[in-house]
Amino acid sequence: MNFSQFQAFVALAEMGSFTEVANAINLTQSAVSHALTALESELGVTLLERNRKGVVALTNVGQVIIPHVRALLAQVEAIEQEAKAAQGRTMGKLRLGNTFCLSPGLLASVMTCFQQQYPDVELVLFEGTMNEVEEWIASSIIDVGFVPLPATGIDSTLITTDELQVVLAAGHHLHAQRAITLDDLNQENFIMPKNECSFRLMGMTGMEPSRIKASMRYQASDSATILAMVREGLGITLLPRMMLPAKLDGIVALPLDPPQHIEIGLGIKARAMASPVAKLFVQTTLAWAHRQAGLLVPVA
Amino acid sequence: MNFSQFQAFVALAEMGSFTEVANAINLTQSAVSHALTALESELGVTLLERNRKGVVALTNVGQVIIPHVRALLAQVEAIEQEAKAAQGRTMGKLRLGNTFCLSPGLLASVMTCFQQQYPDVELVLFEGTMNEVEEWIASSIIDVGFVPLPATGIDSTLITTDELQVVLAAGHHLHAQRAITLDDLNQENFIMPKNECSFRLMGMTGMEPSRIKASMRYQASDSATILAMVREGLGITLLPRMMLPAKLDGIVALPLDPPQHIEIGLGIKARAMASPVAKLFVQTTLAWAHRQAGLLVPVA
DNA sequence: TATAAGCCATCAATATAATGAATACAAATC
DNA sequence: GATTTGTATTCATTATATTGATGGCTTATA
Repeated sequence: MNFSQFQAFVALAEMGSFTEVANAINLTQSAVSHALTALESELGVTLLERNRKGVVALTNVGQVIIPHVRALLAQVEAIEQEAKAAQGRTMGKLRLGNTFCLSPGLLASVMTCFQQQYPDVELVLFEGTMNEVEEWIASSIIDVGFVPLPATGIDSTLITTDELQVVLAAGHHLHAQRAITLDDLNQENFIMPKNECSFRLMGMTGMEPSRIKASMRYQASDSATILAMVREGLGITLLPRMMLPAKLDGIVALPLDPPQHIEIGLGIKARAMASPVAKLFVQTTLAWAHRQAGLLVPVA
Repeated sequence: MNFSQFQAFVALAEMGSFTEVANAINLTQSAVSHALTALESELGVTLLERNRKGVVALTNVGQVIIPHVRALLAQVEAIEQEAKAAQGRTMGKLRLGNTFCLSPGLLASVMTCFQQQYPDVELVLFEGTMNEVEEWIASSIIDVGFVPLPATGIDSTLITTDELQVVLAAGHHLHAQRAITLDDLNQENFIMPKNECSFRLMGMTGMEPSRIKASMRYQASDSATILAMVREGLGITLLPRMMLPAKLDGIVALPLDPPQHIEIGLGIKARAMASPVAKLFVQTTLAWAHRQAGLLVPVA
């Protein structure tokens, strides 16, 4: 039982190929094979189902064990980072999760800001749905990630708030209203993102689950596509204000009545046990948010 | 960087002697010395201040790093336990924390019950103040521990509730009252346990901090001593009902007005990442509490 | 079905790291 | 200043991890 064995195990679970993993962690294929065999025989269990072609799947035990292994490796990283930090050097790896539904500009801006301050940190970006990002944090697949609040089972820090907007074509019959009520929405067809954010966003309006399903007319993965469809009058959509372009061309964005606010936070598994770099990222993002407040990000 | 190096580091921090640690983990003194030197040189920092006589103290870096190391080793234990569990074998080590102020009978009873069910689990008991137990859980020094709720920064499970009682001599002028008010208490002198529990318990009555300090007449470390002093009329005390003997000889226990309930929980660092044995302990304790409910433990 | 390519497990050999035994060295104690 | 106690260091040994070569199995392709 040693670190490279654990590292190999996690990498195998992710990549599914011994040869590939071998290249990735600078070992020979033989070494990787040995490593996993040794780990399995020491633990007395099979961790990965495999055939002559590669890794097929995690066994049940493997599934149970892998979060612990990831947590272990995260602590190793934290230890190395603390040691570097004590020498005045801020470096290490940071796995950062983002959700499509959150402002792409927010992420880019924060990342730039962070990288300028800490150029020696290796930022690895993961993208997934809100639920995925939260799960990834809980299972140590990533170190920090943007999540809508409240987040359950992980620590989180409020970064900024946003407001849910109803977006519709400039010529839409509701376009002149000051705000959109639930009754208004119940008459409309929706064009929404392809992931579960849709249900969450639409749920915030107070619409019935059955109505939500029924009124979801189109789903697209890209927000620009969605807005284009809205512009064509194919339906309306719901988006956080930050997701909208600066110039609303052919579309209008209206608040809900009552208005719905979204809290965007930075999630981390356990603040106390986090790596120095992860803590710095939270701090930096928070500072960034404060600088931006009132500028880009209208706080409720 | 390997497990025995980390193990040696933690053991050295706890025991302070290379030779002693060597015996404890079945290595030679030389090996332990090598291990720490190697770890330090790989991390590029000094972890332990030491002289020719032994370990003097943790360095600053050492203090920062050691919680991460403990968390890491806890994950190793969890991995081993999961592997055993997958083979149907429940075994491993469980470090359990208890507080003096909580019923000694509770602990003993739960431990017996647990050991009967899982004889292959090595239970290691740690005793400390409430705050210590909570800190120990947070820094992975122990796996689970009894804590008063609400506990901050750790996961916890409600086990049982208790009621704070005012204990006074049978001949005390308040002995015939049905309940004791804050006004009553403000006239009295107190005999309390020697640890911080005292302040917490007395704080629950609503007394002013200054009044608490002023009225604390004697402090003793043993509850039997405290009760003996109360019996002698040297003062009154506050204790959870469970701490009192079954037969109240020469003393009376009265509720507060308003009554103050104490919630006793089992704390664990992070349920999701806990070892199988730790999870079982929580379950077992909870089941035990349910069986006892209404019998020994009057629930509010 | 033959052939080639890709991939993993195995074996033996080698490199590397962990450990042990002996010893030197420092500090405290008498 | 001798003795005890305990750590660091040196060197030899042992254990472990890693490699390189090989063979077997699978899949793809003709």
